[in-house]
Amino acid sequence: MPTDTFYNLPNSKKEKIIKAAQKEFARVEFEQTSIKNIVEEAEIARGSFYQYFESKEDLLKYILELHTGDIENKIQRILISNNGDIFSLFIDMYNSMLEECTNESKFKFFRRIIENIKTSQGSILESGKPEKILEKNKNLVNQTNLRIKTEEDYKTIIRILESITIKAMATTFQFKSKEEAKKEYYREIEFLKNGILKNKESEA
Amino acid sequence: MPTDTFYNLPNSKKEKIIKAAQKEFARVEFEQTSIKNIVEEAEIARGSFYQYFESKEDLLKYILELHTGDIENKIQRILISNNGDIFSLFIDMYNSMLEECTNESKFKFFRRIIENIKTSQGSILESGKPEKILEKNKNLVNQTNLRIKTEEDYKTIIRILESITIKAMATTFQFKSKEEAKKEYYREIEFLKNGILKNKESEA
DNA sequence: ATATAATTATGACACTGTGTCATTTTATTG
DNA sequence: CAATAAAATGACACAGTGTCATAATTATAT
Repeated sequence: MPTDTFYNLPNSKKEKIIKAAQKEFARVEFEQTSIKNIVEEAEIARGSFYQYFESKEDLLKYILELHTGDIENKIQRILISNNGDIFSLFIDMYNSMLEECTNESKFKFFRRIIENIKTSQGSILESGKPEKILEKNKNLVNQTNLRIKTEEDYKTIIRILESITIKAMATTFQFKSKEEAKKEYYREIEFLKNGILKNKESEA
Repeated sequence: MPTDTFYNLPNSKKEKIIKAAQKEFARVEFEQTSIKNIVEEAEIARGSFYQYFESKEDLLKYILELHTGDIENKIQRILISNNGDIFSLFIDMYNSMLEECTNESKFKFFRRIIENIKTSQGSILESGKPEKILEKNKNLVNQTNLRIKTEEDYKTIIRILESITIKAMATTFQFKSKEEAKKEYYREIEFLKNGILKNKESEA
């Protein structure tokens, strides 16, 4: 969260800072970015930065929120329009991430952010994790056609979908074409839906 | 790869350096570790470090190899003993990772490493990725009971299993008990085997 | 044994980036 | 137009980096 001082800044100055930061965050992974580069690019004094933001993390969080908006709200809307289909939800999220990358610089920025999400998801985005949001909004999800037997199964399903989707987002940036990447993701979702093993029911 | 100079060092000195490095790598995530701390703990001169290793990355790679050994070989052995069952393979890998954490310091070290694997898997471990090894050793995998239709399906299955397993390893460290974590992982594998949707075959 | 060469060890050095803070500049208000 | 509050500034002390000339050690040849 930036300080009031930052919010009070004239828009042009705010935008200049945001643009400089995005450029820096797109350049290298988070740990390698430097505040020095940001303040130089934005043409503000070093001390001013600390008057606007607590830290580099603070700034990144702010910029991410600028892009993602209210994720919970978005998820709710998608779920309602999809009749609670959880697979469509994740596919929609995946696609809307791709659509966010409208120009070269946004593409680079998102690429850097998503590729560097840690397996453990410790830090940033924590509160906006699909897992937590979907736990809260369980009632919006149509569970009748899901293989849910125990209390824990719902959570497990969300975790699987989340892992695969985030991973797919990251690898999308490495594919030659977006189309190929999409196909791969859809293939993965199909396996999740129907299972990797043949003859599922005949075992029973 | 350390230099010959390093390999020629008396074992006690080598061990002291490795121990110091492990401690530092366990302390904070890779980007935050400092060579300064390592050389101080190991009681060697700063310059000496650079005579032994090219960089911090170099050192970490070396230490990881010390722990993991030849992964390809391991995978081959497991596959043969499991009659090519790909699910058992991943479960075995998961469990053997857990078993590696015999004491507190190893636990901390592994935790740090695994939690900080990037979604995109860019850097370290690249060559030892299960995906690549299993592509090479396709013939050892029993594919008869897998729902493989097209050429790409095999790769997709491996990717899914790999994502879920790595993610499970990472979250294992956050669970209260190892037993609970294992149960969650097994539940995930069951979903992958049989699918999240009910009535798979009846659709056809 | 000892001169010579090769290997290994050392820490001072120049550099880059960090967060702070006393001071200056600009804006607001009575 | 003071007086006061808010915002901007960059010098400063720190911490860590990789290098390199020099010193210490070890190996080799005579």
